[in-house]
Amino acid sequence: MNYQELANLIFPEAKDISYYEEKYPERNLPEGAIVTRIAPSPTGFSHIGGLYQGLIARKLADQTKGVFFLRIEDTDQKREVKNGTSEIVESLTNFGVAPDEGMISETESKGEYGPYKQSERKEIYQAYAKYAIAQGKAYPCFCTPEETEEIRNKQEVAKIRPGYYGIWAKCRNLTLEEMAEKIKAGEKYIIRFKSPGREDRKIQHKDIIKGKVDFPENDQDIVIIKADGLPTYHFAHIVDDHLMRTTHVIRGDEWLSSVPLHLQLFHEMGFKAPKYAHIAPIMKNDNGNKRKLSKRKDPEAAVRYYAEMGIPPEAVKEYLLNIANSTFENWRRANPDKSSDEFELTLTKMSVSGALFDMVKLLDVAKTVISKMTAEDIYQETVAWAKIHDLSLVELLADKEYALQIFGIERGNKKPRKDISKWSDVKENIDYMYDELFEQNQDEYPLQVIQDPEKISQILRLYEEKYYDENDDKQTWFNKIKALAGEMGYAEEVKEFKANPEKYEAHVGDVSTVLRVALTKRINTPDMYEIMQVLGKERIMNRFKQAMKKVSN
RNA sequence: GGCCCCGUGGUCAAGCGGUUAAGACACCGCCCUUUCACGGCGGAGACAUGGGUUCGAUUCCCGUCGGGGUCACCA
Repeated sequence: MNYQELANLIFPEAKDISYYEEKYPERNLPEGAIVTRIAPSPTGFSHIGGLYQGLIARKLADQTKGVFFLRIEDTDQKREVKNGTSEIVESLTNFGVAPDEGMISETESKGEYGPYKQSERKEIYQAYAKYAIAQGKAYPCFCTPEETEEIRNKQEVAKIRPGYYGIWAKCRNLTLEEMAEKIKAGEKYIIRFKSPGREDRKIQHKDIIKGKVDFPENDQDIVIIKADGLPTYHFAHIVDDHLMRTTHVIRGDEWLSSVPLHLQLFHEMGFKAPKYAHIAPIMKNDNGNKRKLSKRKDPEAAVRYYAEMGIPPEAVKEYLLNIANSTFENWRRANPDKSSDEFELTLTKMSVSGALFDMVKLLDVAKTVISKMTAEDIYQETVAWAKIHDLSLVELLADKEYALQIFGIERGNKKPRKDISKWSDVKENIDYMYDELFEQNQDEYPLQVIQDPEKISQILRLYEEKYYDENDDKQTWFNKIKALAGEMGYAEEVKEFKANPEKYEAHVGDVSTVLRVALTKRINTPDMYEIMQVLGKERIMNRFKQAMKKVSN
């Protein structure tokens, strides 16, 4: 019995690896092109961290005319979820970071380096495992989970490093004959990689983001093929990224400590190792402690959440870019009208430690993004959001022309309003522009400086009878409010009022407030002239009448 | 616990031997002929800590403390 015979006994059907080596040749790409990927598990939950990674990978591929692909890592059948792949594909697509190749739906893929779902690559992994066995670099291990558990316990009691290595790697020293015998006797087994590493030796890894990192060599005989015949992450990683000709592996830094193992695997299998970039996770402050954004505890960890809140994907993208490279902010200021796609991301400038997620900042970015949109865009996006999340808002916006007028208030000029940060804000932002909602509003009028019902009624009456003319331009309109203030005995100029506070009861601003409150039941609104233009004479008169009635009793 | 990484204002962060230690968000004040928002101007606020090295350390080295990651037939 020799290694080759043992390999044949274990994987009689497996092809020779030369078959795959030829089938998946080196890619023909320009010099410096980055081939990278995102390789999530289809758990049915798209995590913002995954999107973050995808965004970075997408950009690097774009910047170098390379390739970005999506591979589904579904080797853990226990964790699989029905439409897990679709969820991932959709979230990537929605944020404009769709892959060039790989899975494009639950079952379909495109590209020449597939299958892109690990569960469909079983025979490939087995071919490579067979190769490793034939080379004497891997072996069947007959230890049961209970036995390895027991080994670990012993090690723990003895306070030594846990794991399957050195003298603890029992099956490593079985003779070929013993192995063959056990297999023929039907004993269950898994395949382990025979580590040539020594714990007392160091390796140096140069990570693109983390920089130089020293580790002890890996000396663990890790499992490469599990009892179900599927590979572990580690083995799948090296086989896939070798065959898919990945040049750069961008992944979460929870993998950093596996680098010695992965490098060893690449080397022992005779593959060229890719470059690694380990990115820090997005964190959250939890009672003074930092922790990764959690699927269970943090709604904002879900990519879905942003769509539900109506935060534009572009805003999320910009915020993420901000975390990735803080220079993005400067770039954005210098290039306010360019697409974020034009921003050059620099991997080496990424932070080595995790940033705390800042919703306030995200919303600020969103405000700016939305402020640059046209009224038409805002209308479309709001309706699209409302169709899924708020049907009453869809109805409200049915009169498109009117809605566009509302969204057009103080928009399109050099300093557009920044009052909407998400589509879920819109309704409460504009409700007073609609009679149905305005009349439903049971709140008291929030009276300010001028509270006397007599005075208020007087102001409103004077205004509608003597001053208001819907054809006035803004300057005339305002001059009239001043004149009204004067007629009431108030200061026509705020400065004048401030200079002689004892001389006046109120000023023109207070008169404006009376009008504003009567019109909207609010003390803060966008430009009142524009609001009145949109509201139109009839609504304005109605609201004044209502106010006079309400205020005086 | 072993191993690895990290530690600049509340947050994200420039700076990497000599700087008045940038900028953004948030906060405060003032201004912008009415409010809010926008914008402008200004303000408060930081190099975890103790030792070295050095003429000089936020920048380099060591310790301490603090934070994070990892030690599966999960990824």
